[in-house]
Amino acid sequence: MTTRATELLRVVHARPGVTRADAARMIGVGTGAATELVGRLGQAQLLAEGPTAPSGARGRPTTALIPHPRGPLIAAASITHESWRVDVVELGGSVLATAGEELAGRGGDEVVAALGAAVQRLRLEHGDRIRGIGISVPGTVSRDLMLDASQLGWHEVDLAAAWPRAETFVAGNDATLAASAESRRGVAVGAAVALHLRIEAGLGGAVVDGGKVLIGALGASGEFGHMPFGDPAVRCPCGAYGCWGTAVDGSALARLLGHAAPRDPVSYARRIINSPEPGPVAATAAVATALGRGIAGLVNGLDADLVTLGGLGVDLLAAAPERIAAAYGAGLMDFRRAAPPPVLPALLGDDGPIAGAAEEAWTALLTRLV
Amino acid sequence: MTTRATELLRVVHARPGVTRADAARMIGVGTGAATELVGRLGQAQLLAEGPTAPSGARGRPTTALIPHPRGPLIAAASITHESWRVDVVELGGSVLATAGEELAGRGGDEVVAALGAAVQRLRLEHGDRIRGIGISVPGTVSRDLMLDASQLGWHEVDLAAAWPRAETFVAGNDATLAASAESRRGVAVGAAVALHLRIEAGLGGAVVDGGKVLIGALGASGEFGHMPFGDPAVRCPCGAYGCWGTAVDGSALARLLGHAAPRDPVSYARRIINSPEPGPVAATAAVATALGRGIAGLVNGLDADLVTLGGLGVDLLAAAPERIAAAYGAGLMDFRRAAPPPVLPALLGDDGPIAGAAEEAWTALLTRLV
DNA sequence: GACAATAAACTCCTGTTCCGAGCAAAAGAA
DNA sequence: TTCTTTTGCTCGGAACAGGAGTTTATTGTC
Repeated sequence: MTTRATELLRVVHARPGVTRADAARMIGVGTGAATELVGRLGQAQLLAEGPTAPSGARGRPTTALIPHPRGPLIAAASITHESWRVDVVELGGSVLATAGEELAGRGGDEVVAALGAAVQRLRLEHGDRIRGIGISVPGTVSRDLMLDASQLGWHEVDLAAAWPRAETFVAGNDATLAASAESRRGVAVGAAVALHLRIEAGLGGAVVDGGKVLIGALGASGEFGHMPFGDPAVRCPCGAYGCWGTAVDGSALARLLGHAAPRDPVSYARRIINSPEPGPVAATAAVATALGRGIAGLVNGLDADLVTLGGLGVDLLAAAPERIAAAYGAGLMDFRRAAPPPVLPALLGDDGPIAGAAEEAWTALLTRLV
Repeated sequence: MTTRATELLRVVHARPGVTRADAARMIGVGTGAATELVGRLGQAQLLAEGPTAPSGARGRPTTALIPHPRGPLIAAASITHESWRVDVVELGGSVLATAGEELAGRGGDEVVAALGAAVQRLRLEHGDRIRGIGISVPGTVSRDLMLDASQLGWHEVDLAAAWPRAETFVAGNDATLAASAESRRGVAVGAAVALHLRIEAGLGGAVVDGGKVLIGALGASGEFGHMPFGDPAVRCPCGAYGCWGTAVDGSALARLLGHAAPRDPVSYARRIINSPEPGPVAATAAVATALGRGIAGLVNGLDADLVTLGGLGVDLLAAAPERIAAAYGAGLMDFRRAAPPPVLPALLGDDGPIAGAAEEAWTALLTRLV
């Protein structure tokens, strides 16, 4: 049941500071309804009105719609392979406070407990204004909020322990959430179907269709690194052969260069990609070609109109743009070659996952605020 | 703005003949609201009430909710490579009338005109009850309803000419619409993410996420046949190399058997697949392996919980189930192997596309009926 | 056959939301 | 100042949704 009030909150969340008159036009109500709506949402401590910069145009000046100073907040958390962090985020996406620390080798349950303690402290500071939480994790999350992060060696970690009685609780894969953020506050705003790919230790990603991220049946959508675009002779740690991920990540570079498997594949890969030596340049070119070819296949199959690259994808795009473009163009279906969907570096960088956690938590909360 | 009335209509459409009491429980209203809703929708000639079979349980008997005998209808049309057809479909999916004929080599505009004339005749017969149209086509449809069907040699055919001033007009690819139908009235009912694949002359398909078909940015989603799961040495008519479609359709069988490219690849392929000779059996096995491997890749990437096969996929599944299963299992990521998403033949068969056209047209119309 | 038990439909009333018409207010332009 | 333009405010009516209590139609039991 989408009510006008929810629509207005969504508009203000998408563009905080929007003028009241513009917002009314966007949701298609008259000035009478706008007065009633803004009044009601102000009473409910959800919206406030602020001054606008003089527009210079004729007519009665309008006000800017901003989050209420005592309005609801959400906690956005991110766990990476080396640290965790929690932000307190208001309507519109601004961060009011933050906390975090290094993982320091601790186990999953310990880290979730530490994160939960930080959320409790922030809730005390903000007087129960924090109404929900979104968590980004480097792994897959089942519908009952159990986390599996093979990269960290964590299995069956109960994320719900971070805030057991939260009114709104969402959690998701970091690549999935980065895609969400990129589609709402990054370069993919307005794309009909955005494909986001993130190369770190492995290749993950997500599809955002009409602003909605596809999470899949088990919350494990976007594992494009395990589509068989690669060499069928190479065995992937996942058990299958020919996975695309094995052709574009650090392990692929090491294999091409005859190096042993690197301890930290991400910084190893970044070093190789940015190296001017002929060996690394050739290996980087091979990886860029595999990346471009796979992107073309995904664009063909999913009909995306925009592709964003995160993580090492940004480095590859900077180091070998023509290799990626050539393989991408060659792999597209005929009718797409005239206007290939752009392949762009993600705008939000390392903040993508936590920003996406905030977006998804806000989206979930907004449907409940009436 | 989803109102209770629309929700109720959707419930009745999904399960015509549902009892009034059950429907009220499904949409979460009390008996008072149900009385008011059913009364209002009856007045508007959208719903009628019919008798129910005695349940044998205690209590006042309830009535069955059925489409109103003078209620709105939609026209569902399908154009295939050999014929066209129009059905008149009421709420709930029952077909009231039908018309159609062979293409007989006519061009796209002629066929659309003939189809439009049939729709006009049906509208006269049904006294303007027909409120919208859905059309399934063997090609891609742009947002402004221009059809491109390279298989038929049709380009820039204006589908809107079939009914220029239709209140509701939807059109889509046959594989996409078959997926929609399969997810609403076929084996994929209830699947969170259903992947539908249809092999005919080429391989197409669609993803249905939470009951919604992904149509893509240009209406060309689901061209999974052009993902590079195949042999990189084989050139696809689309211009790219290694397309999966070239590894699983009739042309693949012909190549494996050393035959010339067949005139009618669909019936050729069906003959080979069902042949008991050793050569065809081996070729079929190779194609089944390529199919299973690709399905696994798509399931990995999209996290589907159900896969349905249509067209020649049904024949392949019948002829070489163990080959498909073996390649499918081998290609899945470790954590999926314990409970692989089932791969099933589509239930609706050749009626899938037209049934999907009806579903999509009804979905579009229902949001307008209030 | 009378009566209890049960499930569902009906009536009536109230509160919320939404919208439009007309009016008032705050700015720039003449 | 006065006019024009844009926006906000007030008020009344309509549609919708929901709840409490009542009535109705059926099955089960004595």
